[in-house]
Amino acid sequence: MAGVRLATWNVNSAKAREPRLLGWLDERAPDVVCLQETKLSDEAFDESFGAPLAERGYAVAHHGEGRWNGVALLSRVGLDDVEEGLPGGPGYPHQEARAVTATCGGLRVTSVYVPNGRDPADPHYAYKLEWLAALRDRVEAAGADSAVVAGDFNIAPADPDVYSVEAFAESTHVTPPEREALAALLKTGLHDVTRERWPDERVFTYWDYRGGAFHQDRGMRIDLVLAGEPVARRRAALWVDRQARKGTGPSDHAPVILDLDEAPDGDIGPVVPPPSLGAKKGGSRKKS
DNA sequence: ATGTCGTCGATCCGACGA
Repeated sequence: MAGVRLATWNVNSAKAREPRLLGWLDERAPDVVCLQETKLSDEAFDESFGAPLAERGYAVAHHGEGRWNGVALLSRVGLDDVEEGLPGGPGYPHQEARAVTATCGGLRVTSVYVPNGRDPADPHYAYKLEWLAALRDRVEAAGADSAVVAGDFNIAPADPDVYSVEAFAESTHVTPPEREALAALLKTGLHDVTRERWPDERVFTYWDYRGGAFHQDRGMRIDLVLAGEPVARRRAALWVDRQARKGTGPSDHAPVILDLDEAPDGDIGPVVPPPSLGAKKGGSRKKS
């Protein structure tokens, strides 16, 4: 598979973001996009975006419920074996539209919108932890190697991922159980590619609409791209598209964009190595 | 920055969720 640009973006209503979303796709030209909080039914999403996305070459897997939640995958490198939700996962009380998975360009991609949790004392918080455990089980069962799990995790993995530790005392997003649930997910073999790329930098993906938070960079890093080891090794570039958080009518989240180099052992047919590499050791083709 | 934003119900604002 050739190089792939993968992005994740919580759009906070696809309908409200329609002009910006389409403009952003044209500008950044991602091959695979994980969307969250589309806040549309499948029918409404198709009505608004079916034609413009098809025009741009994207296949679409939307999993929505209407007013709340809603996730989608857009891909122009193939979109197969779609799975909606987390099989056997928890509900609140019904299973919500918070995950959609498909195979795109040899990657098993899941777009996730992890429950917010609201407050550590709220039942929604327990639901959040259960949901994360179900996600972990799902990734483990499917195998992490080709996996990309990207989206709004509603968890800041570590203290540097929030603008102020004090401001989040007693709040969700930073509690040890949430971070442990994320750590358990990573332990299946996933890498936090943003932090690996920017180990010591201040990197946020979400800024509250209130109080000029964006311009003061009072944000959090809660939108994550987690990738299996073989995928993470292909990382060529990774950045937060802060441009998309500026201007009129932005989402409160910025997209995260990951560029992957061509897979070293692609399955796109016979690869004839240049003569200089013809005798490279370990070059035998693995079946897949 | 408890001065925002989006959604919906049944309006021309107030609730709720984030």
